[in-house]
Amino acid sequence: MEIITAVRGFKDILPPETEKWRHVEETARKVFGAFGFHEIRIPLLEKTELFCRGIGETTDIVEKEMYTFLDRGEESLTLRPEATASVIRAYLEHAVHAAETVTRLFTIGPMFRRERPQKGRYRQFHQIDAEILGPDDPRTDAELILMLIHFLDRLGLAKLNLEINSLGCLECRPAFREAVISFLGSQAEELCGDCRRRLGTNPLRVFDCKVEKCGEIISRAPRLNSFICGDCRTHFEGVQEGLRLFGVPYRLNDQMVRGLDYYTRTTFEVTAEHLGAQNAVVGGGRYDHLVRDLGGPDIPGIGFAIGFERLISMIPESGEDAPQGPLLFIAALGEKAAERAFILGNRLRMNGVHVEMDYAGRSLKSQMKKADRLRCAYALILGEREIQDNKALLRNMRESAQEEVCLDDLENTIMTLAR
RNA sequence: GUGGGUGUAGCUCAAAUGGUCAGAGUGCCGGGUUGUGGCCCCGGAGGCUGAGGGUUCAAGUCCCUUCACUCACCCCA
Repeated sequence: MEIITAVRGFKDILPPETEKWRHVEETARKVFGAFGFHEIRIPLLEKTELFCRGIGETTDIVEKEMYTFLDRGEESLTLRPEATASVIRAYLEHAVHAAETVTRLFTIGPMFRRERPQKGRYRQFHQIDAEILGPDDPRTDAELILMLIHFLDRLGLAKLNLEINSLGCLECRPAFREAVISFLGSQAEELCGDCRRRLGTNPLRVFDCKVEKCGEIISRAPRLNSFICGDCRTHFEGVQEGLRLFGVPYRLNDQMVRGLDYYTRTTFEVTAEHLGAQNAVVGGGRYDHLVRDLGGPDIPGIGFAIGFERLISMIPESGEDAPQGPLLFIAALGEKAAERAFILGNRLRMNGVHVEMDYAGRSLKSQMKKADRLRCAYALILGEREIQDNKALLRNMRESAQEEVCLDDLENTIMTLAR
């Protein structure tokens, strides 16, 4: 009979990989906590409508990448493709905005998008998501980015590029957009097929086309810089000033367009080399009208999403790759000894000591070999002879030295070692 | 959705032009003094060579189909 395999694009994360995951999560909790963020846990499933309104009907995500189904043939539900919409839904549903003016939330969990898998891209992938709702002061933007960069630093990540841009606001962006459309429309024949299509769907996206000829054309296209309004310009300068204050290196990229419709003003991206084609590790930006678009008051917000898998793949292999082994292996010889080992070992475990044992009744040699393979610090040899003398042999595996210990205070002896 | 690449033991990989080709290393289990690990030596288990069909006296090796994985496009974390 054939075994059942995981669904395409859905990955198992096995030990010791899970240790890395935990390390990243713990670092995030620590760093984000210091910046005043609290964790929120939100459902994986939402009403489809939430994402249509939140992310934008014409985005690729909504148009073709969502896992959507009818629940009992009645209500359309969708596995979340991103977290921001859900966070805001919860924020509004629980009227958090009524209780406080600034809300900082983060969440870590799986997202689902039905794309063709490739390096760094999976159908179930994980994001670390942080959102600040309430303030629109540029220092908020800078602070969020600062936290992000600090977090990446703490993980020992190098060779990362931070790029920032401002997309303008509802006042100034439309004019820019129109200018781009008419400019590109005038030479549509020169553009690649994809870009001709983009012209109708998301014209700004032509800016990051990889085809050479498109790049040439776009380099002559109008720039947001000449359309951006005074407020947006001031805001963006404020963000940069904040980053400079902390010496955060960044690169201005006025061709950076993000894929979600809701972004306004500040957008940013962290990319890394050697990640393959999917080189974006973090994407984020300001969304000053998303809360309103989802039916709430006009509260501005900003946030980012870190691609967990992409992040993990860059974490340097830690020097001490050999993780700490168990403190003790109990090698028992004979039925009576096995019984004592069973009791002692589990008592120690309940005291928080990592103990390993083997009930298969193997030879001492094979049990010692096991202790060694597991990298146990100590081995306790418990045989008929020892039990008779009310003793056991405690062997220090690293120093290859052993001593007799009395069975009566064995537990205390081991507990001492544990400290 | 569209292209390219790859599919042989748990893992990493060998098997010239189709003909003892089903192997190695590693891992796992056991043994090498009577109750003591690491190094070394020996042995064992484990593969219907992704699946199905075809060509041939003969197919991991050629052809077709299919599935899976993978990389890239699209798009994004």
